[in-house]
Amino acid sequence: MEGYDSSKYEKMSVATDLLVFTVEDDKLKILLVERSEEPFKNALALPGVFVGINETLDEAARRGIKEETGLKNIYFEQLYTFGEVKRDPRMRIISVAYMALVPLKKLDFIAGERTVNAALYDVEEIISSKKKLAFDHKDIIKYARWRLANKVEYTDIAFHLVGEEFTLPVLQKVYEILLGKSLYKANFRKKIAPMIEETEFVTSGDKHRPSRFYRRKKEM
Amino acid sequence: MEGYDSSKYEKMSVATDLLVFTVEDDKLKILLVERSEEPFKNALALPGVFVGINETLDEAARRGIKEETGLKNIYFEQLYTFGEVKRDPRMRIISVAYMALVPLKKLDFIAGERTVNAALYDVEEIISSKKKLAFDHKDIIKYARWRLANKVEYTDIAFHLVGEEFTLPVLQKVYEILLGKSLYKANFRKKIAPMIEETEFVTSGDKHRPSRFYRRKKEM
DNA sequence: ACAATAGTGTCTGTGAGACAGTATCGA
DNA sequence: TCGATACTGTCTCACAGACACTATTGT
Repeated sequence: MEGYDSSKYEKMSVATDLLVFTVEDDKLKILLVERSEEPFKNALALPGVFVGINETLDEAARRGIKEETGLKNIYFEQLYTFGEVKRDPRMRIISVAYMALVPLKKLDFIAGERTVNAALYDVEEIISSKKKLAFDHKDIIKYARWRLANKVEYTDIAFHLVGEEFTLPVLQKVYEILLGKSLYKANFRKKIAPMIEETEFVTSGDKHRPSRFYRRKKEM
Repeated sequence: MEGYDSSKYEKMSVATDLLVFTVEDDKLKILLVERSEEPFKNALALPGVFVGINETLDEAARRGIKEETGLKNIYFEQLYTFGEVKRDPRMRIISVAYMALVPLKKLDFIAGERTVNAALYDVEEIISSKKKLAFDHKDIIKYARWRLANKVEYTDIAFHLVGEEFTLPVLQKVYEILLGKSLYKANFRKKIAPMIEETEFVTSGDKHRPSRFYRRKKEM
């Protein structure tokens, strides 16, 4: 900042765009809204909020997630900041993208109480479809999709897409969806064994062997 | 953005803070400037520039790097965006941090022509020292340091800290500095063998066996 | 010959990949 | 008993870690 008079540089709007991911019907889904106004009227868009002058970026993201999903304590992280000049044809907006991961159960729980036009869309379909999304939102989704596939390999993010207690077949499916390939049961279980602990519960009602529920082991 | 009137949200200044890293004297160094004005007068700070209204974030970062180092074509990537409300006591500034990696040779080359108060500082010393840096810049450096250590394990960033042609002992040293631990020669060489190709040149003048120069293999 | 650093061969343990097998439910 | 899915044992192979060895320069 040395040598610059900040007043010579115009200020700009800063927003957070929110990428709320979940898994539904064995597919990775993302929460999108249909725009009711120009520009990009009727196109699908990421939900987003402007950052208040007395609000941190994380706070804005948390507020936006709360407004869109009703949920307060879900996992989210900053993804990337997009600053193309003409992202928004109306004016200069810097967009700090945040990625949130939430188990479907939690979204269902509140879905009934809300009357927004937000809905879940298949991420692969959105990405490969020719249909245009608002602004640069398709690029943002592509980038997030790529990051998810990467991070699942060396972090625990996948756990945020299942509930507190989960069976291993379900968790494996989440890994497979994020990675985009199928895994061998035995190997998968060996790999995550150190990260989980048994519960006393098992599934029931299925016409096959029950599956045990596990939970994440608290790290020491 | 649905349902929000952007005019209700105040605009803010957006800046890029630049973390220019290099390796000197077998230590990881970063380019810092001494502030000549309040706030934080005389404290060390990251160089930075405000983002122009018709300038993308990447362009602003590139411009800042050019201004500080004179260099145009060096590797850089967006690191993270910091948006605490009181980062800057004067006003609200969103800072998009960029990380640049440059071989010392290139910095030396232009150092003479310039008369800025920028200089290289030992990163570990800055991090562990009690001395305060301007704004939240120490936190930013800590985060970048952590990311570097991570990324060196699964990407090629280390190559950006050596020149076009380099010997393996030198490259290994860079890896060791970034990782913060020493490596076994033989293992290191096996690991990077697929990424490099021999040149016809070797070192000379040292009172021991010469070392061959390599260059990065162009990927197929 | 010696000091010093460059560079290699090879043993071992760990962990991912692949596959075949066993276990337990409902019907 | 059978269909279906849950779960396990074990072989193989690639690769990282560890270490000992050989190679080539200047003095």
